[in-house]
Amino acid sequence: MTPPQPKAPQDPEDDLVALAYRLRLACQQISRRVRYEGTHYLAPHQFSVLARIGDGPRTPRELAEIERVSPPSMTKTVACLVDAGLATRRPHPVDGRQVLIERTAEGAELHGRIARERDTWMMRQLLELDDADVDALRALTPVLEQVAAR
Amino acid sequence: MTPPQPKAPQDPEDDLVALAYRLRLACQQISRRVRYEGTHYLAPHQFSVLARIGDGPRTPRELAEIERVSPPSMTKTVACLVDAGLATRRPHPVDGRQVLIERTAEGAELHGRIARERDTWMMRQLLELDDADVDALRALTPVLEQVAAR
DNA sequence: TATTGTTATACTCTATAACTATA
DNA sequence: TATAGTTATAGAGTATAACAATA
Repeated sequence: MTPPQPKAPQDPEDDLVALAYRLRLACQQISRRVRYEGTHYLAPHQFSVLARIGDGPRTPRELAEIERVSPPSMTKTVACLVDAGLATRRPHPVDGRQVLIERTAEGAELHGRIARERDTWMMRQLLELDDADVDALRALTPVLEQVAAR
Repeated sequence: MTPPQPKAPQDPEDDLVALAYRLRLACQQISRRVRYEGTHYLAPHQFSVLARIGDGPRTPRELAEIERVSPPSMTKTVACLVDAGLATRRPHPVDGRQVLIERTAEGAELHGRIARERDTWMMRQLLELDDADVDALRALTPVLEQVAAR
């Protein structure tokens, strides 16, 4: 791995650059590893939409913006989920142009199963740590969530 | 988001399940956000290979296994990098069947530029935090790295 | 006239199977 | 005979452009 070009040996900013680098890589590696758990059930982008419509119904356009893909791509992804019985289309109550995508009970069940597999992996890792480290992680997770919310 | 099915209200394991869930999601969201930085230069899988051969030359087969793609896919990805002048092919010194993929100076430069953009984003987030939180993160990053190494 | 969603079409990344060269 | 790498071909996922329906 290429270290992030230190600017001056004792510059306190370097410490922060190094921390940013290591923290970024650790998050990316954990995320990547987690993704392998439960991936065989569903393609990542389909899982992502399935998770999103768990909050409530969304229009294809909203989903395309959230997932940062084009509307035609989202049309296809939604069609896959609908064909698989994991989501349904419903007409918008006031705007005839729009469609609402909802999660079916089957979709919720599958989402839960995949999420549980990922949580299980993560929990196995936590169980390997010292209690003090787990406590520290517990205290720090809100900070990570704050960073993640940007 | 679906919370991870609590088993019993006061079970201390629930706490750990909840922590696993929140930590997993935070890492995934940070990783996802970081990925948007510098992505326009290179496709994610190409960047990933470019980073990997920064450690030293690798054969296509090794790269395919590390990236968990098929050998033909890696052949194409490597061909793209070579065509772009970011990597080169070199015959294996002792095994005439194998090829070594090396990063060029241009490849190293581009990798450094993308990595720097991602680090910059992460550092901007750190600068928004309280000093105490940064110190806590500094103490905890090795723990996250330990988890990431599984 | 603007917006939502879809269809048409093409490009990229992926995989499996088959082929070539070397061990 | 087994292995490394590539080529051939096909299947997803993505994008832009064009179209239909509705506001």
